[in-house]
Amino acid sequence: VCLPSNRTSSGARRRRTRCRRCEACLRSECGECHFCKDMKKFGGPGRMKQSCIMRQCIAPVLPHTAVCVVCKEAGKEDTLEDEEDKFNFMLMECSICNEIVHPHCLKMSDASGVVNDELPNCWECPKCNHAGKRGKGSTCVCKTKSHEPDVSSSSSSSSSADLHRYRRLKCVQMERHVIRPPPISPPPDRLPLKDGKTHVIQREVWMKIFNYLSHQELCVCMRVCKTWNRWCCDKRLWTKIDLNSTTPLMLSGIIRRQPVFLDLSWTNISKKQLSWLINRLPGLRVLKLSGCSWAAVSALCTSSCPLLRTLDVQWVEGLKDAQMRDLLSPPTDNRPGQSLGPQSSAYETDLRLAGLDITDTSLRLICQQMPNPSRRTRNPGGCSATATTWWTRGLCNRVTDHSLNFFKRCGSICQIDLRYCKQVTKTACERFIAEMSVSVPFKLKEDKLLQKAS
DNA sequence: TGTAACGTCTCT
DNA sequence: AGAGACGTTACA
Ligand SMILES: [Zn+2]
Ligand SMILES: [Zn+2]
Ligand SMILES: [Zn+2]
Ligand SMILES: [Zn+2]
Repeated sequence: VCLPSNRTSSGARRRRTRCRRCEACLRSECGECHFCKDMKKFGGPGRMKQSCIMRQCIAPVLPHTAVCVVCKEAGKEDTLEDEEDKFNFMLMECSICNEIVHPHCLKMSDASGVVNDELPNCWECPKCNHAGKRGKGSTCVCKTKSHEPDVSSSSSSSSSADLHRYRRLKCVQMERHVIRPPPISPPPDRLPLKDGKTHVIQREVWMKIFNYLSHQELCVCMRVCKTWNRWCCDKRLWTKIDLNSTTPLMLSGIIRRQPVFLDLSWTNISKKQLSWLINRLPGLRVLKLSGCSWAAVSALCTSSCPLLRTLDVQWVEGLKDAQMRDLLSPPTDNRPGQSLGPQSSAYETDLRLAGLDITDTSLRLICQQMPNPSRRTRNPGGCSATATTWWTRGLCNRVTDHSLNFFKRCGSICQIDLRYCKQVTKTACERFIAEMSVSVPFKLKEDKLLQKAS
């Protein structure tokens, strides 16, 4: 009997399993939810056999034993550096036909798969996407579900039911991102010339030269030829992206480059554009939104950004205490997910709040949500125990001495910048230092600039 | 092995 | 459509 390798011995499709890293996975069982009450350990009959609702994984992963149906090998993204290579050699499970493949192994250069952002390693494979023959571009998956092609209803059920369950959990209108067909080859090492020969300079040398160019100059180079276009798209050249105005075309350009540092300060970006971006930049660590509208910044209330470490919301018009509460609380629509507050997985956090019309109320909320030191020992990323949380603030006229009381309970805090908070006194800062001296010694680096003394 | 719980089937 | 049941998988 010859079974496809992406099925188990009994022919069932491969199950996903919890990621063990997300906020939900790291929680312990609540003991109170419907499924906990069913568990034998909580005195139930144990018939339902479901995960605690509080622990339902945000991003279930393919099992370690999963392999590509074509080449029978596992995912190889960890061994690759380039973002495109990573994608081509990671395992992708089709939500319609359930096949698990390396996109590279499909070799369908003319068709494109549609990546599903809701689950890791999930897409509609080029075959199924082609068979579906739906219009491309943004489509609400919730709405299109009812007229999905009936590929295999009689033979074997597809995973769109895995997905449906998951969507119920995470029911947010998700746009889908059509990706380019996987490139056939890695970027060429040499520049082909007209006479059939190649240029003497190798790619890595060119890359060193490109490194000296501004982004504007790189854009000019990208128009020179296919090879330069490919080379100039290298993510190493685009780790930091600055924009002073945003257009839809630029947004897709940002996605292709997957920056970790994104500066959208003082731009006219809209809420829709920002959430579109955040949903597609899982690796984003630094996000600068100073001078943007609260309408735009509020996109952060509904999108999670797991690796974000620095958030700059200085001078965001309309960001007051109530808005800060929304920003710090988990998404309101029952979706599991991380808020952008400091309780996210980030262990070094830099939050810039200057110029906001916030009061002590916001600071109390922020301090409440700071990771407390005892919880940090569970850090899944293996981040060292000395990792610190770093706060910078300033120029909030309505913040008073009272806020310093909240900071006393945040053992992980590293720096508090109150220099421009007119209502905060030097005396209060000195009292803060004195009271903290037993547990966490602080010093005054400048007037009203508190810094951990270690 | 044992424990957790995924995916799907059945019943309402 | 939704809830419950359960065989079977994932993983230690
Ligand atoms: Zn529970
Ligand atoms: Zn998880
Ligand atoms: Zn393969
Ligand atoms: Zn498929």
